[in-house]
Amino acid sequence: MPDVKHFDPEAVLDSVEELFWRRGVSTTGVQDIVSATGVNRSSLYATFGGKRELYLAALRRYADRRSGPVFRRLAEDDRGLPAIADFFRALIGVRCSGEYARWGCMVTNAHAGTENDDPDVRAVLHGHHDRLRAAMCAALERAQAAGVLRPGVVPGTSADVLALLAYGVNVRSRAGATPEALGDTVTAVLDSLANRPEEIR
Amino acid sequence: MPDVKHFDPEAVLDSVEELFWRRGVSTTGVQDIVSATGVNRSSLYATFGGKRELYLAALRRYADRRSGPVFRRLAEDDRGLPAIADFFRALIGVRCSGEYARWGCMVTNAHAGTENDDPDVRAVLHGHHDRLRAAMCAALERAQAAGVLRPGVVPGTSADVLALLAYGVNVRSRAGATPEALGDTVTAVLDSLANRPEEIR
DNA sequence: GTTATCTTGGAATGGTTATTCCAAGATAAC
DNA sequence: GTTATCTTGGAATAACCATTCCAAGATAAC
Repeated sequence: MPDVKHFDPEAVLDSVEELFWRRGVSTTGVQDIVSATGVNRSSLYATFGGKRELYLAALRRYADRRSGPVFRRLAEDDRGLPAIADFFRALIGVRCSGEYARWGCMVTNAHAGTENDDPDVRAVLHGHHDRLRAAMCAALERAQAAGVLRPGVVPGTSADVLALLAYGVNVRSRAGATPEALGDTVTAVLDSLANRPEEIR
Repeated sequence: MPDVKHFDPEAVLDSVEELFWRRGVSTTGVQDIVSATGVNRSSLYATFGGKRELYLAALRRYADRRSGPVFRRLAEDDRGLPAIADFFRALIGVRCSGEYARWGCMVTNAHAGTENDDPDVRAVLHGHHDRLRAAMCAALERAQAAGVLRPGVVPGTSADVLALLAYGVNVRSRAGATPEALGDTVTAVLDSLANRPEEIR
């Protein structure tokens, strides 16, 4: 007997994610979401809750659908160090081109903003970081097993280094750092991990 | 003939800096500043301009008075790598203790927030980054002159690595990273720069 | 003391915010 | 077709925002 929804919640979340991503949480109004999606306020509140829940859904969506596959690919890549190099190449490419350069990384932005005062947001950030670190660690362990890691390098510790480096890239790219400079920086760190740096590709 | 100001602008900026630092720019209202300082709205606007100018003054103050001396000390320290190790030890100590752990670094937060859409804010961030990088570079050049740097390490490139690492520390400390984990991470990077890692202290 | 000039307090302004409410519309089972 | 139940549109709410304005107060030169 009930009526059925007249819009696609997934499509709405697509727009919401982009809005919160590019404009931040406190500068994006519910009105902006109404205007961008064409969905009425009442429907938004009835379907998702409020602004807080919309942001949380958008952040989880961003982490799941954008970072998730990248992390999985990195963790499952057999090549080790070249996989990490590819990860950073792709990251820098995305962060330094087009409008993405101005928005930065939604997760890193949440880290540094007032968003992370919310325990639920913090839980998302925590999970995201754990997955990033685990993927780096897996790639480093493969590299170590292949014997290409410099003696004394501990995968777990270097995974932390590379994770922090990724946050640094995300932060600086928003301030206009060039892809060349960021690439050189990343290469320097990867070189310090490898037995024969020239083989990272 | 004119009347004289009934409050101390420097003391007001102290409060303003802390307010914007801990609560961010968009979640801090002019009313909050009026309440915290006891200074009337009209006086604030007449003395400083508006909210934007107040934030800019606070950010410049933060960069000048907090980061400035630390950078200068690092650049002038003759020891090289131990000076960098001290820099990070102090940074981690500050970022992981008390309420500073929740606020993070005002400059890094500005990097990742909507604040950096403002060209004047960006100029402050740019200057701050240049000074950080230059200080790191100076310390590395001293280390290289002393012959403690691993062959092949380029001071300029490693300065970029350490700067990004500092941003990473600032980002992750706000999410609850432990000082021990951050310390180990930093140590790993510094070890990779040194000829004889055990001598960094 | 008088006067010119600045500061100050507090109200007022005009806009925006997230959220709620309710009547009107749409749907699908009966 | 009728009816129960959900969705929808749009107005209404109430709080908050940065900023402006002006009369009242304070100051220091004369």
